Amino acid sequence: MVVAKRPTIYDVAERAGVSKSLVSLVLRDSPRVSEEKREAVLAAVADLNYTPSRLAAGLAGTRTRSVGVVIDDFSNLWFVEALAGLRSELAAGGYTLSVADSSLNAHLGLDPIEAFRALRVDGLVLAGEASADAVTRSGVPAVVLGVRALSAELPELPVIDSDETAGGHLAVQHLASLGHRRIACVSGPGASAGQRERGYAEAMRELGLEPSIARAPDTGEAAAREVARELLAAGSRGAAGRSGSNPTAVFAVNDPMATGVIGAARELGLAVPGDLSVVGYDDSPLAAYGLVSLTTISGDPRELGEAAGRALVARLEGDASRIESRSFTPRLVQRGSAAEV
Amino acid sequence: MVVAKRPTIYDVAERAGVSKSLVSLVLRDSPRVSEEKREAVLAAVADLNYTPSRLAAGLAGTRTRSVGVVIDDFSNLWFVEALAGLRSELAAGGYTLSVADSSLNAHLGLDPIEAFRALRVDGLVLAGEASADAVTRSGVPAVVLGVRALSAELPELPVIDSDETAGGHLAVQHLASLGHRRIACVSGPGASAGQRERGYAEAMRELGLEPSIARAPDTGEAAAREVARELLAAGSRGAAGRSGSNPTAVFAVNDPMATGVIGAARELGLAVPGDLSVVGYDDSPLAAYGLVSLTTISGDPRELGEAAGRALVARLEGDASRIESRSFTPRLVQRGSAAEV
DNA sequence: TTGTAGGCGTTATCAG
DNA sequence: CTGATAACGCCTACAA
Repeated sequence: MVVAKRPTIYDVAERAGVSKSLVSLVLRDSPRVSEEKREAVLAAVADLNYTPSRLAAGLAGTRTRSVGVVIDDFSNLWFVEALAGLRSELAAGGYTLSVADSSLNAHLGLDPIEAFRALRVDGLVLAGEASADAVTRSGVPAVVLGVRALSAELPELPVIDSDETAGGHLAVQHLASLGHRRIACVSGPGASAGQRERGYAEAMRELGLEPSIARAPDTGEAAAREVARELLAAGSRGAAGRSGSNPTAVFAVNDPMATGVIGAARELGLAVPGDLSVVGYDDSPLAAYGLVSLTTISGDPRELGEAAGRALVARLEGDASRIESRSFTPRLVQRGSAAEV
Repeated sequence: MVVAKRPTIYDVAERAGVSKSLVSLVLRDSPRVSEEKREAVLAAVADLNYTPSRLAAGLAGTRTRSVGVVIDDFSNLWFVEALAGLRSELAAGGYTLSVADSSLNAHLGLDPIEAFRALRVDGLVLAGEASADAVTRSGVPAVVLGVRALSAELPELPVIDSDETAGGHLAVQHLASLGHRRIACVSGPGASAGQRERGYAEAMRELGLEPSIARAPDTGEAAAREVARELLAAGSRGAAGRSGSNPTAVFAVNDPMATGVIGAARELGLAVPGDLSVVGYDDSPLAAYGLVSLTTISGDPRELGEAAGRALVARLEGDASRIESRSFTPRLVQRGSAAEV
């Protein structure tokens, strides 16, 4: 095999017997080219195994048709779903997207915003921690997806998010409607947990009930299990005796934590949902497992991603009108972990 | 704020009172620049809020210092971990990486390999389905990470993977060492499942035991639960009566499936590990949950990612020696789902 | 160490 | 629809 140089647009033009300009037009499928020429060009492209250089195109053109997405944690399924929604909308708008995991890159000392700027992206989606300063300095159109904390620092950016406080309300209302009155909340650090926890507290007070919040040191299953063990055993006299002040239901701010609570309950010999009802948050795949069967709150991340994508595309396509921020209301997904008291 | 044009290397040079060449040298931190000049340049860069264009750099230079990673399924934690390992090694080599989800892009009709070629990446990591044809045509140095199936079509590429057949052996050996003899396997479609299943079958025969494989239509929790229900109830006379031909242990080819098996067991009133021992595969976070406490096989994806990264960097840095393929041996992670018979 | 010239592969513009 | 030509921002010699 000959180690030929990469074919360029010139080679394609020559082979197809047309001008370089025409090739460029065909590649960007302009409507004003004859079918005949178009096919000739396409054939030449195939023959030469030609792939246009996005580097050159980006350099020469007025934009790159690419957007950067800053994500916090790849291992969080929420982001993955949101990403899928984003991608589908951005693709529809003709944009390519590249992702950066902020926690990972921070570890490597590289600011993702800076990296995207070097790539000359046309737009930015902020779905993870990001230096507000870097964002404004970059001067690139951006939307915030999900992360409330960020929008506080960047009030001028549109925010697409899920109303997590409403989600907390939802959980409490469901539990209360099942007759529960001693409803505890197992929470943890972080903005999301905070919102959900706040919704819980508000809803409890509205119902005239006393909020009772147990905060774990992190938002993982193990930490929640630890905290729940204490919460559920408190005031009990032996394995079988629980005092009348123990909660009959708990709202955990995410599904792994809810699973931890169920685990603790089982350890203590409590049946779920017989002796204890549990509601989680996020509707992760885990929640649908037979072993867990978790009633939970779903925020539909994919829908959020799509909305963010549409918003950004509109902005990028020159729609000068200001993008509306938008907050989606989560819904309850009933499974088997919550029952009447 | 003035809407100034993006600063270029020329602007930086002028502001720092040096030549454009010198700026270029400083940016790529060449050793042959005086400390004085270097600082002047850096100051100018900061003043102007300058970020060099990777587009221009890539176009002008002989390489882009970027590599493309083709991934199958972002929601699979395995990839996430492998990606982290990859990134750390590639970053150490001065490479940037961009990822593409092959299933997602396929859905959009865009070949990820083609996309990477358009970006002029220097190398490729194949950790998901990819058109073998597109890969060879691209002529870009590549390594295969994990995906055995691919390496069959692209025998000339080095493969870094986990020996999943050995993993299957490991599971059986552990169970057998606990005294189990009727060990079933709950498997599913796909190359990985196939390897694990094969290891299981081989190990069983080596021990003089009869393999018994139940294949679910997909590799999810629900499908496994369904299959396990039948497997465990077969030959039983009522909920409590199991015949002597029922398995006392099962090896599931991944953790969600193992969780499904445990779920089915519980439904049938069987205690785990009292009445049934279960071993999973992958050591997903789920496996460590109190509710599950799964004994499982771990392949250490991060280690694989690092190895792949190192291999690719070596290749890219001109190390003409052929890269060795490498297969890592998984290990057993003991938790609470397997006990003596 | 610095400066200069040429080129990388496209897009954009405009006159044919 | 065609051709020609000028950017685009940087790298890579090579010469000073």
